[in-house]
Amino acid sequence: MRLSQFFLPTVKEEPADAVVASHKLMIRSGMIRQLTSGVYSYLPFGLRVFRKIEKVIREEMNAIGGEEFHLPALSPNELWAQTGRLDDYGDTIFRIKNRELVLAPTHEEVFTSIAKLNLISYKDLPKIWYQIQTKFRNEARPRSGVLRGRQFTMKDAYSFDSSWEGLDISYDKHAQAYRNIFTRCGLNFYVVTAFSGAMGGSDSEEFMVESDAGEDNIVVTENNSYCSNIEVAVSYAEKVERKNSNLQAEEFHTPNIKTIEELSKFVNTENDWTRLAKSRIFVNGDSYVLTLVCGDDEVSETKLQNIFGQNIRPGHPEELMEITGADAGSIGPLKITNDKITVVADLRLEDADELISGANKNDYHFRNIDFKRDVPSIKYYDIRTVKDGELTQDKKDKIRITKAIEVGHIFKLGTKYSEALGSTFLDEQGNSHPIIMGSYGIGVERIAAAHIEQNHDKFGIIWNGEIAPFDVVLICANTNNKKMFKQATGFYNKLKNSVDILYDDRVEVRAGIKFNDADLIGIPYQVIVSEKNLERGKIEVKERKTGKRYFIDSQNFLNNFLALLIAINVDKRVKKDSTFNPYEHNLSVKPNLYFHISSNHKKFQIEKRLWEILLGFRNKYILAESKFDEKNRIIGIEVDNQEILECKPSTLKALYRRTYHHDFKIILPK
RNA sequence: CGGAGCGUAGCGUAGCCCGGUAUCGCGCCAGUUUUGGGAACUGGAGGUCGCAGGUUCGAAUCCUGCCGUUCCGACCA
Repeated sequence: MRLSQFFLPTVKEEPADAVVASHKLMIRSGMIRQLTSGVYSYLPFGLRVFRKIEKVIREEMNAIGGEEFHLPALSPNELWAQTGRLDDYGDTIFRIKNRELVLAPTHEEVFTSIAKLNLISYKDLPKIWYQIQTKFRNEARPRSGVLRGRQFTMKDAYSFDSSWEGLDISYDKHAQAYRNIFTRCGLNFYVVTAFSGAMGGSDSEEFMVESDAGEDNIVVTENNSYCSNIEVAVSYAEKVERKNSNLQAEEFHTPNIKTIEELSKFVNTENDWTRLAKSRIFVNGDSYVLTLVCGDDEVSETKLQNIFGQNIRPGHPEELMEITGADAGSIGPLKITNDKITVVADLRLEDADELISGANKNDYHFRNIDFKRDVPSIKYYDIRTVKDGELTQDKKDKIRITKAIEVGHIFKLGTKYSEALGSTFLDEQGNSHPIIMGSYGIGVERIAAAHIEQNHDKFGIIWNGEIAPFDVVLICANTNNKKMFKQATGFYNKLKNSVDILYDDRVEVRAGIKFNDADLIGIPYQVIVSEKNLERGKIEVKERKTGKRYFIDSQNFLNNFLALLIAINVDKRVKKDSTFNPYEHNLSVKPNLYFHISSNHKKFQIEKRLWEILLGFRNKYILAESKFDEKNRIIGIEVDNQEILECKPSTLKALYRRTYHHDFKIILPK
């Protein structure tokens, strides 16, 4: 692509409305422009990135047997009423004013309605159906550019199975496909267990990219032994010790004491708040739930939803007096007169005694509360939110809480939608059952935004993985120099057959602007043709990520350059149908991933672990070779001549398959 | 939906408190000189100051309403 004919409106100054780095850089690099709040126009440069992401998604979805659809964004209100989601979604769903239609925020209903008519026998199952399509959600507060928009592109997939075991298989396929997708997109991500109650499902995992721009909080450990959304995370938390002193509970005056901190000072327990049982009132339809957690803990509303259902909500301050007889700060588990209140406490407080809590009378508390003795009807659940630095449940690792961007989410839905819409199949005995479903989503623009959040510097974006809009930008420093212009144009005409290349042939644009634009738009490799280089018979190649410059002889530049690309980046950037054959060249630079694989093993299955480890090395210069035992079976892989990663043959085979999928070329031993 | 801010040329802004027909930078157009890290000089184009109403001899500026937009919170497969 010639830049002189490519619409790339870069901007030098920071846009005033943008706060997060990805939003600023998407505007500055000419990827997007805002049309109205939460709605963005995609310009050619941005569209290239989104299309590349979609390509990766399509390949991985097709690889697990997915079939691509394209469903309407408009759908009838009635369909949504059948599953109850017209009301559940509330204001988040866009409604058409002059027809009984909505703009779909997701497509469980529409896909299921197709399944209902066509997937009618166990022989029709299983199926994986997906689409990449525009979704509409009337977000109350769009923010951070495309990270939370009212219109966005989503890959949504749905699995249809005849058994729960089948659902597990479909789900696991997606779990692996998603790992492949985000890895190929150049993201560092966590796979966390997630809340699934709202979708009516059981298992659920989210794919999270760590970033300060994220809206979720996740809990991870150093070695990824435990990864969870904070909404459902658990940790090791010491129980409050039972003292068995059998002191009588007694009311005492606590004038103007509203918070745990004030209470701790008042009763001289400033260093230990654990026996100050903190009460909160939640409204659950017609009834109420009084929760108790240690004073230094917070109750998790998501955990309450898991226990009591999705509609539970915190009581409004003005409701509390009517429900309990006291305002916030004086509520407690004793002397409850309202029989609609259920009392629950966190597991840390199980059978605890000598507790202090509110008296359900303003400015009064009780001390020496013994849950076992005084609140016999109390129920215990895990309802606390974990805290940074706590130990995991097995006490082996320390947890860290960090912000993250949700780029993907996979669900085991079960039969909620198939039952609601009557989508059933006949089994081998002729009995009818609802189809068992899964639902799997990926945010396309979010991948790009998350990638930029993780890969940028003060000069601009640094694309890596397979989503770079171009592989190479060729810069002709000065088009007024006819000889130079001619040479650069010649390189362009030949290179465009082998790599995705953007040719900065703009006339009357100074070199400095071209260099700065190239850094801003973040294309991985810059090829610079200039007078300075021409005099020395060299062409300059700059690696955007490292700033490292290579100087290549101009006589045999094309082949040498492609060889360099292969050497510094594995050959995935060189197109498969390129006329250039990398193996005819002696590479003078050590490759960063180069390994031998035995071809003896025919059967293999994917094992993710080694792949993840190897990908951790992908930006380093490493040499990896497989190790064999005495029977010439692969037992491991050696990296940089020192680190041996043990693995099974099947793992290496999987690696082979994955690299094949990546357009890497495995070099087989001769 | 609660709280706060902003709306002036394509972009970024000054002016507003204290009323007198709009500042500066970038960009854009023409010309000359430059040409490896966002050039210099000269000349030029471009603005119903978000919209509507009000106060006033006079409103970007003061008042009222509305709209848009951003941030914090609430909310959120």
